[in-house]
Amino acid sequence: MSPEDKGQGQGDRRQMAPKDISKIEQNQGRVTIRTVAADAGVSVAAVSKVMRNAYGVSDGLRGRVLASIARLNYRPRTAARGLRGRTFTVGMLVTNLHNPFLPLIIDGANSVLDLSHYKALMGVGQADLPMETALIESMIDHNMDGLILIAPRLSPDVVADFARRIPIVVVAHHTPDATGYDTVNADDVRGAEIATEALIALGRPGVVMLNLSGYDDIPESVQWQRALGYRHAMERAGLAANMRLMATPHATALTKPEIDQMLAAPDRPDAMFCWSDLDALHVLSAAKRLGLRVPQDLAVIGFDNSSVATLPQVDLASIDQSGHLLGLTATQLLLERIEGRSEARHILLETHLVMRGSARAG
Amino acid sequence: MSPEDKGQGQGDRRQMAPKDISKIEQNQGRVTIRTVAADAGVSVAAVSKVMRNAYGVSDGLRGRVLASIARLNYRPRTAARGLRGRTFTVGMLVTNLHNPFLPLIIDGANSVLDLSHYKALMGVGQADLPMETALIESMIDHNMDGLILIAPRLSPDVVADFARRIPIVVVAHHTPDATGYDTVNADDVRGAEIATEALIALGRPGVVMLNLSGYDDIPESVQWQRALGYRHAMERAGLAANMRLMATPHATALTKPEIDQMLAAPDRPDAMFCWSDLDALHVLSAAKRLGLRVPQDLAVIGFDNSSVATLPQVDLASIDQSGHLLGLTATQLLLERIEGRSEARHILLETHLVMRGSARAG
DNA sequence: CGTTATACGTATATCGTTCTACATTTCGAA
DNA sequence: TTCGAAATGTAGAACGATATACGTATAACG
Repeated sequence: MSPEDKGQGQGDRRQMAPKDISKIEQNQGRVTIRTVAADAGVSVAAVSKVMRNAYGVSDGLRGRVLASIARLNYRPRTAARGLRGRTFTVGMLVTNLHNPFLPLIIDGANSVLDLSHYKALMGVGQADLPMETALIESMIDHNMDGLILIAPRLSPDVVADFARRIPIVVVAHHTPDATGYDTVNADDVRGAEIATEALIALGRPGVVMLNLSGYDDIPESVQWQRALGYRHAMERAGLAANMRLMATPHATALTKPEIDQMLAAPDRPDAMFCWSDLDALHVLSAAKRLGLRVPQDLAVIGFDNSSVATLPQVDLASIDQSGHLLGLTATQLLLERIEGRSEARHILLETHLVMRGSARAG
Repeated sequence: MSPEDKGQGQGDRRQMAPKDISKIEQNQGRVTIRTVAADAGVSVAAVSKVMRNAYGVSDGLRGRVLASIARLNYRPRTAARGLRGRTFTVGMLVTNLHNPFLPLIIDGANSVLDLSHYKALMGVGQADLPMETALIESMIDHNMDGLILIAPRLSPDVVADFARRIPIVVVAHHTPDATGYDTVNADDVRGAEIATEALIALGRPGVVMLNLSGYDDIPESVQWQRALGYRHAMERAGLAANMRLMATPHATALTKPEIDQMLAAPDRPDAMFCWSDLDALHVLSAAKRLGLRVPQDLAVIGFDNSSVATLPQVDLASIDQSGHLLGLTATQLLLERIEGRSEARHILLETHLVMRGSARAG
């Protein structure tokens, strides 16, 4: 009963109507490239050439085609386009949107894309690895021209794997030796050093670092890098014995009993360096609850210099990094890569301390 | 550009080689539907049927095809798919990402999509009308199956226009009479009433509303609706004469001299209702700068009940609306619409006050 | 003035799917 | 048996663009 051994069923020669006209009629209304071609009295290929501004188009022809395009309000369908050529779309994968720092990166990226004819479409990975993978696959299936990954959970080799299929630039992912894709990062190590040094300079030998858990054991993660900077600074100051790292899951979780507990203990820290402003906020809250004065009893420095840090109620010293610049740079790199560059580039941007009340001397 | 990867001079033999094999060879490695078909020993159509789980597939065939799909790790290309059928992708257009409320909507949407085989891709409109339009066009060109627009600047008739081309659900856009698309909104009028009433009940006859400028004169906007609620409440309390609306552009702008000025004036308000928590934050900052006690000298209520409002340093009373629910509902509606529903539905979700220190009695 | 090179246009194969219109088999009932 | 309906599978035309290969005017050159 094997059905496969029977020869071709031999479809009868069903011949179609002359296709030139019928094609245009049948999809009622929708303007396609052949509608334009018919309207301008030229070939489909000619219209395509104009669209891509390819070689071999006279001014006259271009003019007529552009006129028809404008008159008919023609827009090429990205889906069809992607089947053979570019889609002029780049995908951005972002882990989550709740950290106010990420939108800055996105704005930076858009500021570059706005000047090009590319558009960005974003996916939210929810800090979930399978979801991240699925989204990247989906973006590839959409035939996007390139991808910007922002702080992905993906391991470097998985990224490298994807990078063989599509141009990729990664932001907030420290893999300075990767050859298949580009990276753009703030100098997280140096930033953490600066913060820690500043706290030590305040005469606080008991600086504790509050880090993000769950990904802090991966060297390429931002968290790991910041912890590294903290360690460096402590060691250089001869305070290696005092090093103490505390890691908690995302700070948006409402209550932080561990923080309270730590700050209420007899060996409580006299200063804290927090991996993000959001977490620093929770530390400040806990301090307030426990009656600790900031900065006298507890000095605090955060990271990102986000807008909450600048509020008078908060007045949080913080390490500044430019999200806008990160996004902008990443996008420029991606466009270069789409244009054909293949050597990897890895860019490190400076960070610096913005001093505020939470860590002021005196 | 790299001419070697698919150029292959042999491409243009006018009559082509037996296509079965050659087709599979030429696109280096990439697994397509015909790779699967060949591997499973069935027709391309059969594989397609299995993918779409269409009618007319035996268990045996389905099994073989699924096995091949798994073995080859086949994924249908969305771009090609979109040319004829669904892309299983919905587009989300969001004005900007800086308001911490919007991510909640997005999460809500994703929570529904995660259960389906749809994926969301987002565009950021930057609160810019031409950009919004361009993004929607782009999403249509990507053959997306439907669109969720979050607080678009677009006028209702433009939205209606787009809705003729693609299923649309709009969030935070009050057009209860629209017939071509669905809307999901928080009850902004009632929310504003509740806030204003609460402030009045505190014995503050001089409640001023701080609104977002630039779009507040459009009835379908959230801002207009909230202003309406404020007016209602003031009028009902017989305080029509005291009504005073102040409108400023986005609160993320750092300094707010107008706010300082208003709070320093002899006829300063004794209570303020702010259209968003972010703006309320700036009011609280100004109050602190000016030495006004909150809530004794100035009571404040915000809108959104965002996470900043809950911080002890801030302790801001706020009108709660569930962003998650908004996003979730919108997505459900969109999926229904994609499945064929054509009557419009317009949903209004409840809001309520979360009382905190900034507006506590006593 | 013939030859070429070049600029300009066109015809059409192709990208990877979907889906309609068959072709073939199976099966139960007459 | 015989026959039709139901079930299963296949062929191949779309979908709407890109891009290659190839004509054909036109300009340039000797």
